[in-house]
Amino acid sequence: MGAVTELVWGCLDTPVGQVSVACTDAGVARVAYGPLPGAAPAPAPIPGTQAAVLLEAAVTELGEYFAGHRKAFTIPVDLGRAHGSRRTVLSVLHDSVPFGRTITYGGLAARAGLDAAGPGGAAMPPARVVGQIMASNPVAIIVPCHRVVAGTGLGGYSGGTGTDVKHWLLVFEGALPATLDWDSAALRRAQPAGARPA
DNA sequence: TACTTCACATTTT
DNA sequence: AAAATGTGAAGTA
Repeated sequence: MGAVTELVWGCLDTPVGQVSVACTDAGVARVAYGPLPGAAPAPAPIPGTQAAVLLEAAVTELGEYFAGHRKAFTIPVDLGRAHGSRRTVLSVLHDSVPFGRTITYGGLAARAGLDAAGPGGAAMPPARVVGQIMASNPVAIIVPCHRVVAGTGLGGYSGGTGTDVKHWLLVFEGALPATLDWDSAALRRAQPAGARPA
C-alpha cells in the first residue's frame, strides 16, 4: 500500500469504546475500533475538502447510530482498494443486511455469488472467504460485518474485545435476546433462540 | 448425538 | 512466496 489518497482520521466515543474513522474525498475508507490503528497524526485536515466533510458526516451518523437514532448510514464508502470478491461481498452486505437483521456467512456468500460450487457435489466453503473478508473489513459498523453470524452459534468477531462488541451490537439492534447473565464462555455456545435467519 | 477432520479463496506479513 | 483466517459440511466414534 504505497501512498494512498489523503486520509483524514477522526475519533468517536461509543458505548463499546472509542472508534476511529478514516475518510477520503470519495467516502469512508476505514472504520476501526480503538484509538488509532497505526500512526495517523491527522494534522488538521484542510477544512473544506470533501474528505473533511465526509469525516464529519460519518462521525455524526455513527454517533446517531450508537444513540439509537439512526438505523441506516447514508454516507458513501470508499472501497477503492477492494479487490474482486472483497468489494462484492462488502457491497452486497451493505445493501442486503439492514438494521436489526442478521445473515449467515454462507448466506452472504451465496448472495454475493460466491457459491460457485463445482458440479460434483463439491461442498465448497465460500463462507471462509466471507469470514476472511469480514475479519479484515475495512469499514466496520457502516458495513455491518457485525450482523454476519455463523450458521451455528454466534460466530466470531475481530472487534475491540472480540465477540463482546459483536454481541453488544446485536443486542443493541434487537437481533439477539438480551440475556441477563452472560459469560465469555457462554458466548461461545450461546444459541440465539429465535434469532436464526432463514 | 457429539466431536474431529477436510476443503478452498483471498488477504496480509 | 508462504501462512493464517470471525466457517461449513461430512464422516466417524
